[in-house]
Amino acid sequence: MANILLRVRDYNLAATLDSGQVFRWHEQNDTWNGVVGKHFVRLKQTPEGIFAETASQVNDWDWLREFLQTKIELEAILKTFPDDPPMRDAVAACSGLRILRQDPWECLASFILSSTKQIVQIRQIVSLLCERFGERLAPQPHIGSDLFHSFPMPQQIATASEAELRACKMGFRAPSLLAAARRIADGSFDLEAIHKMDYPEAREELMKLRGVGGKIADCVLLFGYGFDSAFPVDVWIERALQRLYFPRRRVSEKRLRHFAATHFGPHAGWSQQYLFHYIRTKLE
DNA sequence: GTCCAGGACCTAG
DNA sequence: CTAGGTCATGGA
Repeated sequence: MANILLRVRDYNLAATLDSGQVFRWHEQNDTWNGVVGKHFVRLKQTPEGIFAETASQVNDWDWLREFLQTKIELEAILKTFPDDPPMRDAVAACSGLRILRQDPWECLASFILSSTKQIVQIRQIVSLLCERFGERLAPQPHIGSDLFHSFPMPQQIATASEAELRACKMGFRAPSLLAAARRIADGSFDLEAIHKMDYPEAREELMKLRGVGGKIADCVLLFGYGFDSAFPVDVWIERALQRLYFPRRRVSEKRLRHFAATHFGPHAGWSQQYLFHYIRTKLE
């Protein structure tokens, strides 16, 4: 058992963990339960910051600071957002929303499974995947069984059959996940190398994987590698941009992506996350 | 029963 | 370059 108080301000833990970046966090009595690496973690927002507890002994908490990105100064990022009505509304509605820094493989695998799935269903698929292929962690009473397991490594998925993966309800995404896991496990695809590339090259590289197009590549680059300029355009964002910025005329997806790349600045990915969470929770 | 979901990919025009 | 069909599964 170990615990720590991470002193941060302008950090909305609930919005951050529930904004479609991660799929394994569950809220229970204002406490968020999840798994980071091989650590089961409980997080609670307090006036002083974020209080964290783990089941196992912990001496160095850098892995958690890294995941939560507690050293980021949010104000400096918000200042780079365009000053227009939709952006002002989104920031006001989701104050304290952050971008996390996930393990690249977990992020890649999760978003390969995300295509044309609702977030609740992505959670379900990822939960089954972890339960059946992840490493068993120390038992935690009162917690859903999926949180007894770490996210499976590429090697653990690479040895599975397509049928076993389909049994996790991932449908046509199974061959893509299997192919990615095998290429990473056998070394023919290097997730570490992405760190050293610039954004266009990194995006192109990820898109070489089957089942990874521009949108999924952008999610992985933003949530897993910290490429802040990556701007994932899914059906929600596409509709939102169309409606909030071009209400009169219909704009092609191509031009919409060009607009996003030029209008939102160096931290476009953050502004995208504010818009995404805003339209999914506050609008409608 | 119908529509749609944090898409990608392939084909035809 | 754009439009349309296909893939699997389940929530709304």
